[in-house]
Amino acid sequence: MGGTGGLGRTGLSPLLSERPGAPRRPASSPGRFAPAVELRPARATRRLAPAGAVIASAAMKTALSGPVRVRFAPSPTGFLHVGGARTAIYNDLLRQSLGGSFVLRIEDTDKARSDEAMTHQIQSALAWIGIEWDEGPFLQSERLPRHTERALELLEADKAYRCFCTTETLDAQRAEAQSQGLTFRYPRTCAHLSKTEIEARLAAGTPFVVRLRMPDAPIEVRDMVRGDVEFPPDALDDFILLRSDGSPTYHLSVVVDDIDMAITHVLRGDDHLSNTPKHVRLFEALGAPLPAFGHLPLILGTDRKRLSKRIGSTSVEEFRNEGILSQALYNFLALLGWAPGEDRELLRRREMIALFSVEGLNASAAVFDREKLLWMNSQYLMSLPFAELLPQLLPFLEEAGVPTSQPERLAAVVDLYRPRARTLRELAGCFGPYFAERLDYPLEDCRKFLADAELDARLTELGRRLAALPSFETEAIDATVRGLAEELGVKAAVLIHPTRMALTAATGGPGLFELVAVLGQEATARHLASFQAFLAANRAA
RNA sequence: GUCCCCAUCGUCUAGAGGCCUAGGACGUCGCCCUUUCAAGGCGAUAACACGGGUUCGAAUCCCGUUGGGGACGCCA
Repeated sequence: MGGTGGLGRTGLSPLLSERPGAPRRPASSPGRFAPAVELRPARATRRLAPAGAVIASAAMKTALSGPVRVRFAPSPTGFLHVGGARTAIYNDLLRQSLGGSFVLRIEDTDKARSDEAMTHQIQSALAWIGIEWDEGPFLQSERLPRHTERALELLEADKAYRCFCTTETLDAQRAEAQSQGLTFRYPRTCAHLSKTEIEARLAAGTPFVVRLRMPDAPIEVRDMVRGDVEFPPDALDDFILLRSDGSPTYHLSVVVDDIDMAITHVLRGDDHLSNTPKHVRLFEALGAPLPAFGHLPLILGTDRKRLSKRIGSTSVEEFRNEGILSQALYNFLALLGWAPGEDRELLRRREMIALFSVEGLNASAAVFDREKLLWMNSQYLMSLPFAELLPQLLPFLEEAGVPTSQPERLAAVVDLYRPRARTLRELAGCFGPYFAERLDYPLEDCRKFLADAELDARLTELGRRLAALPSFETEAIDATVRGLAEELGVKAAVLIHPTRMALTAATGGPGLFELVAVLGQEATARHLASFQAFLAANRAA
């Protein structure tokens, strides 16, 4: 089974059967990327060079001497994860602070796990959080012929070789190695087959993969966040470049794309650190200069395990839905593993760009603290200008059925509740009294008012005086309420609390006078009346 | 198991040999402000994982131990 049989040969045989030295077919479309999906960030400045030409030449000569080129390369296998978002943010910060371009590449070569909808989803999440990419999105799946082409070059140059070993053989060897407590390493069975042996097997139609020849020397990786890391040779085996069906593997695709796209800085997740020596060797074999690598520690859940859905939200999408502001999420994620210095915590993207440096990146994993994110969100909720807040608040208002046609009124209510809400969803939930015809009063919280025999008369008198006010301003309302309390010989609070309940159906909330001013004369009278009706109805019962 | 990475308050972090009696922030607790709830102000709580070195001097450098994480595929 596995690895054997005829189907394996379809993809490769025409190309690979050629003799070394035989003239190669011209490149199908090297270094040429067609943006695959049209969705772009709102500000779609198109700085994209007319594809192939610029990028290809940059790759050959000046990959590392020119401007910074970073990339973010997610697999479209799910929603954008906060870990991925944080990687994207650091790439964003790096390229903005140094000047350069951000390339978005979708690594969708695993068709089984990839979902086209997710490609859109990832883009919309990135755009929402405020990351603009300059080039792409490029679909890696569309560049497969190019990857294959580069692998064939390596084969011809004898930097790679054909391996005819079956998966059964390899599985057995792997099991054997592990039982002995060793890292499995391909034993290079096929590394030195003679020309005649190879031709005999090709003639017999034996399926094969293409493997890269790895050096027997250790490989040192210079990492921007870890420093120098050395990998001993026995940890590095001759890994596969082309599968037996001729398709390129991940490592090949990544490196070829990074070369063709002239990527200068590879900032990616920690889980790729152990892949990096392979990539380093591939860059060398392909004659390309090395980009600067940096491996970011991953984000942990409160259980100190890799962040998982069991603990709570993990995708950008979920936080957006909960009412987290994009500015707050960006800020929070950026600070998870990086400190701008001077004990600064609340800072906007512009400020972070000015302060960013890779040296400040932390090497240790960070636990995602939901409480702190909520705190940070509330800070943004309090300080963001209304105009900046509104676009993100709107969907929540609509969901809550709040009419949005009077922006000044919305702004007034927002100001009332800014310091009292932690999320946009909570904030939107505070709009009811200001737009609803009538309110639902919580019976439990109203018991104390039901017991107050004098309340009804007092509210009636208060309502009369408020309705008579020529100017419905905070000070006038203040004077009215306090004045009445004094006349009645009671503390202002005796009037204030039931009135707040009457007008907002809540025991807590903004200062009564401010609240009444925003509510307006008409709604104040209406709510007061319906509260009195509510009291009467429940007293009777 | 093998290889690699990591290690300061519960959490995010500052700290590049003397400035550390270890700083800031979230959280928690208290007080103040106050018509309530928040917000805000003030204060408290709480950490250099352990053991060896190096040094006049170590949170900072080296080694080991322990703990945590990652990688070990014809997945990406």
